Amino acid sequence: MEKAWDPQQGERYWYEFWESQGYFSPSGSGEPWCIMIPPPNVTGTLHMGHAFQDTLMDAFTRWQRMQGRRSLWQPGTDHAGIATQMVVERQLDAQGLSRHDLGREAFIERIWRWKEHSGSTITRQLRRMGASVDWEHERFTMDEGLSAAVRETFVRLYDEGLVYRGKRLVNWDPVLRTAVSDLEVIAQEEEGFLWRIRYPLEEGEGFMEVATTRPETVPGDVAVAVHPEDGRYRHLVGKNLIVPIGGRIVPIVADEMVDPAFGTGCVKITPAHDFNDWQVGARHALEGINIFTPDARLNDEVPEAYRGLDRFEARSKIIEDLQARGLVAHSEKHRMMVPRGDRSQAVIEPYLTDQWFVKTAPLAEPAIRAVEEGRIRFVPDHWDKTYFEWMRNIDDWCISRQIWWGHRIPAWYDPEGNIYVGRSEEELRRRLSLPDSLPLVQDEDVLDTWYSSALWPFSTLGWPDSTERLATFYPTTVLITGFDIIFFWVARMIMFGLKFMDDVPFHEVYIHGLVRDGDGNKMSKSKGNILDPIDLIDGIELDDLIAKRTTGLMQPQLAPQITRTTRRQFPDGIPAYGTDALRFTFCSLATQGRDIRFDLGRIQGYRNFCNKMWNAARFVQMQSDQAASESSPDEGGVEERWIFGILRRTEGRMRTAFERYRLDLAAQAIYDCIWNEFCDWYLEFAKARLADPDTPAQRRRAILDTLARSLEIQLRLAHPLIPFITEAIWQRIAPLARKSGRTLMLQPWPSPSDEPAIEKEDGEAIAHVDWIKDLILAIRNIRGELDIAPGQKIPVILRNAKALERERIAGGESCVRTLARIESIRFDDEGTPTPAGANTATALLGGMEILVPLEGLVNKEIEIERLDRQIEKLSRSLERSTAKLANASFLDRAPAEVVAKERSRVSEIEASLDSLKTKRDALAK
RNA sequence: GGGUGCUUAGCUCAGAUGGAAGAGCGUCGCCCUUACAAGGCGAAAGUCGGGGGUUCAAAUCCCUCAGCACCCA
Repeated sequence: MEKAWDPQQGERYWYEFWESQGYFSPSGSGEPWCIMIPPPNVTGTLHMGHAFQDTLMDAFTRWQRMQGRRSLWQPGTDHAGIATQMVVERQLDAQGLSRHDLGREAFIERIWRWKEHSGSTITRQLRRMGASVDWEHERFTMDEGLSAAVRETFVRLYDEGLVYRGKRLVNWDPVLRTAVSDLEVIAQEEEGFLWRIRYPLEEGEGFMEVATTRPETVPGDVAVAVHPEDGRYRHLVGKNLIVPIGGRIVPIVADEMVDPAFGTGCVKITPAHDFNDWQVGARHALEGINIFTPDARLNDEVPEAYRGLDRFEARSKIIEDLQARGLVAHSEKHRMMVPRGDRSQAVIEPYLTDQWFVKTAPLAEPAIRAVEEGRIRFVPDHWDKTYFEWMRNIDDWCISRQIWWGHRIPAWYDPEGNIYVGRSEEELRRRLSLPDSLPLVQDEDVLDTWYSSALWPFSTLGWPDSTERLATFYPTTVLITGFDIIFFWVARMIMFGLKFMDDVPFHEVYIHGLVRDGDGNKMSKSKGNILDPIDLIDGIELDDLIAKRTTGLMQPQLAPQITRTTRRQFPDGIPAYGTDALRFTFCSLATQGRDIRFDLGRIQGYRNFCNKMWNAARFVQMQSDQAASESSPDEGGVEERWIFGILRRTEGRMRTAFERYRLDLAAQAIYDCIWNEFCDWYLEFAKARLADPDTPAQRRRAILDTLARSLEIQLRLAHPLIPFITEAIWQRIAPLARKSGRTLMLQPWPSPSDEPAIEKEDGEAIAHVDWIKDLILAIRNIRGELDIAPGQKIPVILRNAKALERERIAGGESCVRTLARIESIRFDDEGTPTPAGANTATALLGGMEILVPLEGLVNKEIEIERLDRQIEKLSRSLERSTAKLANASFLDRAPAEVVAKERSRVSEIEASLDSLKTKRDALAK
């Protein structure tokens, strides 16, 4: 084997091997297991969140596949309507063109070309991550099959009255000039102003002061509202006011919605431009007046002086004019929530337009029940509260978008404006026997991307056709996703799955945290703190990283700040860590929390772990090279039984962890096993045995055999998390462990029931080796504390050793001698007894004393201090335990074994203290 | 305003069903001992956010306060 594992080469090689052999396709006759990839944007790139999520999905998929389940990880991408269209429009813009210059068909053609060009980026990156997805069945939301599913569901929902078209207030993005859904609007606190504007009373003298943050909508006012209980204004309700811009006469109405404590307690009502006002308008039979154009300029409904002004220009001009007329009573700074489009960042306007909606209430009801009844389970389970909270307050879903890239709404209009919804124009004409002479025009709008994503769990499997894949893999097993899209995606899949498949789309939803940078900040291009997972795998120079983070910024003035931060966080750039190290890091970070901080210390540690594993394998292979490994190995000794017991325990810990979606615990278990048990102890025991000329040939063979077999089991245990390096090692080690097969990824994941080596955990062997380890640790502790040079071998005297302990030492002397660097072991009762007051360092192991003569080694002051520390520690424990035993109700109520344990603890501590104090006093003389 | 989380060693985090606090990284000391210096050996380090309660026993269950984060309006 090479001196070090080369991830760059090895990972490519093994991935191509797996893929070309078709190992990623579902196979076998086991119970089906299926997971859907949350489809990323087809023209996007893989970010840390994807890489994290894909690692988790891959680990679970590989684990299930190795356990013999017929496993499908379904890959694909979505068309990301608005995002993708924006990118291509920006490209056009650079050439001084708009999409309207090209026309709809040519523009869409152009987006398809862009998709072909950039669409492979994300799938290439997925391959680098080692994703074992079924590439042969990769899907795209705009594929013909998936588009057919979109049309089919739309028609069915329409026929049932669950899809409707209506003129309603929607969230309007005036930059993109399209409606967006509630979820695509991000409300954030911003600095603004609160003005008090005087509205003159129609009759008589006087004004009402109306507080508003949006004076530009004054021309659209149709009323002023006060709280019905508000004594200040009660006498005015029913009278009229003159709107100070435009001069419309409007009534004063009383409505509960008004908060009397806010502003002046008088609220202007503009139903066409505010969601609350819309409801007030409805309650008081007030018609809304739209005063905006689609790009949020003032339209012809307002006085001529303001027409064509942008909404913010209009705001300034209106305030200016009102001030000039003495109608602005007051203005103050005011922090308020401003809604912005998550794509365009434009301030969103409530805007009155014709849109298509999904009526959600009837769909939500069964979706809520599915979770209540446990047919779908959230992990961690508290996420169901978030889900319920949203589902029980759900609004109708606006699904039409005024863009061109997406699934065109399958609705047609005749010249009279009648609506026909169908799978195609031909189907409609045929079904409804419409004459050819009747001209039909298809709706211009397309559907929200999430509409097609909501069908993903069954549309990718072939629906509406009844395919074998659909029958096999629906409902899918688990969905793995971030909490940020519970509403966007998870809830909608559940609703549509139940509606069209009459069954849940998945049984479990594992919600993972969000990856943040080392300082806990969300990673985003605009913050300049993004990391490309591929750069962690392949490494990147500092200058390249800075360039990557500072090019194409929306706010170029942030570049110097980003450069500084990047230099601070990555002074030397990023070394190449390899995919396995990155994957193992992600798994370790997959705790139950919501935030996951990514820092390089972690990945470096796990890169080292991979290296450790590689070198352990090298050692195993080098040993085996020396002695041609014959078959029929012997039983092996206690260390052999011990390491298999450790493997058994690790298998159990990992299995439980996988079952509970706790990859952090799975990672910890295998790390602990490989490094802290196998490498630190078993390999060292093996070395000592093999170096001992007294070790019989049979035992040697057993050791060599155990090295290979136990390593091979660990490779299988670890493979779901770190597939590349385990495969590379397995290919070399498997023959030594008498295993054959073309790939590790299709080997069975170890299970006690069909793996004789780990069938049971040998408790006796574990107790035995634990004792030997403690003995070695105790001696090492003395060596370390007393600064005895590692090269210096020391004599050890054991006093009060029991028969079992003597036996254990006799059996493992070569191990103890080598690992503790001992020159000789002598029992106190052999030859000259060592006096109690001798100049020795002492450690206790149960009732046995371990003595190291100090002559010529160190001064005894250090040993005295060391003993004092131990005495103090033990005394504290003794106090606590005796206090406990002095408590009558403890003796009375605590379980007998707890009391017994406490008693034996006390007697042990007392004995230890006694012996340590004697030693200490003797030394101090 | 409504909801959901979080607070454990210097840092990042584990601690199913309550019985004497763990890991990784970092820190300190000693070592190139032929698998590995991306390493080995040893060590130090926490009144588990504050207060109260339940219990023989609380990091763990309940209440309360404080701080932080996120979601919805």
